[in-house]
Amino acid sequence: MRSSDAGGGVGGAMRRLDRTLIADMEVFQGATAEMLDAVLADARVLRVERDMAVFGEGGEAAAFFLLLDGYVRVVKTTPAGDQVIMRYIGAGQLIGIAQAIGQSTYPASAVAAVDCVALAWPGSLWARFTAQVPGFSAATCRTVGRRLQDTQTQLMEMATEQVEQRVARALCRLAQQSGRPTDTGLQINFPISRQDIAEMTGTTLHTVSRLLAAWEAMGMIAGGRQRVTVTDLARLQAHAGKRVSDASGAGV
Amino acid sequence: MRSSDAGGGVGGAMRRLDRTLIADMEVFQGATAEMLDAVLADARVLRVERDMAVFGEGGEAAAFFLLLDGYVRVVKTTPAGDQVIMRYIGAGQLIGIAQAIGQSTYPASAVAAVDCVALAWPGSLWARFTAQVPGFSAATCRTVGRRLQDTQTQLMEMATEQVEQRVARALCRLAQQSGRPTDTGLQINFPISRQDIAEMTGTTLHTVSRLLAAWEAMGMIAGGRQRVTVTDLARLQAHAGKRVSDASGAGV
DNA sequence: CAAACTCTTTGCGTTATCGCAAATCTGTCT
DNA sequence: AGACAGATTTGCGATAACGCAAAGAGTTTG
Repeated sequence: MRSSDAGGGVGGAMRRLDRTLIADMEVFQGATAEMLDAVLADARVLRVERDMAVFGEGGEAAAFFLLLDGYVRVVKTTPAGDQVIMRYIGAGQLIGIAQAIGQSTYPASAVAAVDCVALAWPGSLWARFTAQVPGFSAATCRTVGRRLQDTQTQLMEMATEQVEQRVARALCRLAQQSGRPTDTGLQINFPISRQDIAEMTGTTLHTVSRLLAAWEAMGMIAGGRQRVTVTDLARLQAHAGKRVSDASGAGV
Repeated sequence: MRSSDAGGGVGGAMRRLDRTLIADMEVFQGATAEMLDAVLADARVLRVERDMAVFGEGGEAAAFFLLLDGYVRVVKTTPAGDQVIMRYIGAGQLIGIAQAIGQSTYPASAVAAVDCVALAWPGSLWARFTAQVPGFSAATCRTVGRRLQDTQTQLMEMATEQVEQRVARALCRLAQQSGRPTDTGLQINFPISRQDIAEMTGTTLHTVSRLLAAWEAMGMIAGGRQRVTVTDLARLQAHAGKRVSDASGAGV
């Protein structure tokens, strides 16, 4: 069980932050230059080391964050102690937005998959942003909505597909969303263990290991310690789609 | 495969709608009496028969709805044709709010579990509501956020729990959320088949049938054709929590 | 009121996947 | 460099759950 304290990072530099850090973000499209500066003036720079928590499930939602660099995994833990990785989030996204959904505690933990840099705002400022920045609320609503859709899709797959398909699909998604092109294929841009993949797909590291080994033998992926490179995305996607009994579904 | 056409219902009465229909809703808390009347003036009353779709997955999001009476199930269909029930929604909730999340098509279908009554607004009005009704956007964001949290919890359970626990938990939720108290216990307030329960929990109707039969023999539930009454909620909850190997989890 | 459906129950063989155990491999720290 | 800790691989027995099949109940329809 990987662990850490929440809010581990240390406050950052006093140097004035550059407006362009946030000017392109969907949620700040309605903001004037002055607003952006005001927003940044209230932000604190947070550095979070790999495997440290940005915030912890159940903890009081004292702040919300914008991930500037790195990747975090969003994790929930069952009463029995099993961890489930809900998603990976990359730079440019808001995280810990419990306030947006009217929650006073974080519904999940966020753990740095690599060393990360984030901006942090006190949760009390959420109301101000919502009131003062035109479109802020609507834009975060869209963000939450996208995550809802993703989660619903995952739930559907978890409910109907077999482990092999789920794992193949997870790798395809990771490769497409956060794959760094190399000469051999798309390499997932952060360290990810077999255990992590298992916790994403609702299976065990043993089963994941066996599947990856088989796929590596077939030349579809290249594995390493906490590394996965997808070398034949098309073929892997085919595995994600196949049913044991086959037969293609009817379109609607 | 249960089926139907989308938008089956027929336009409703011309009688002026009562403001109290929507005055208590969270999303309209910021609206004045005049706004409420204007909102209602644009609404169309829709009656949807049992097993008819309010809207269909993938269809153009031409309208959004407020369920006034009844229950709908929100369903997604896999490419292979398997249906998954994401949730049941009861009266007083908005459905089909694809606009809220910036989608032009519905990401899931909504099917009436019983005869339903709903208000329908053209999707184009979403922008107006957002702009004119204070707090509308923030409130819908909270609604979407709650659904996200529910879905994440379901995903976590689907990933880690066994079928028995998932089914027990689903029944507990349904009984608590939409249970009508009877002299024998909490009866789920709409017809629900073994197949439906299977589609909620990612299993087969056979397995559900076996489980319900066992629980009925133990006096925890009473079943019938498309009916389930939870007669011993506490004991059923215990089943939802138990691990085969047992051992209680550690707190955080 | 009986036919026709649909839903539910139940038996049984099959299998995907887990769970444990032990060996091997690969970075990291002293 | 050497040792250690964590990550991965792999074998094998156990089993939860599926899938098929067929029978039994409860509604709806003509």
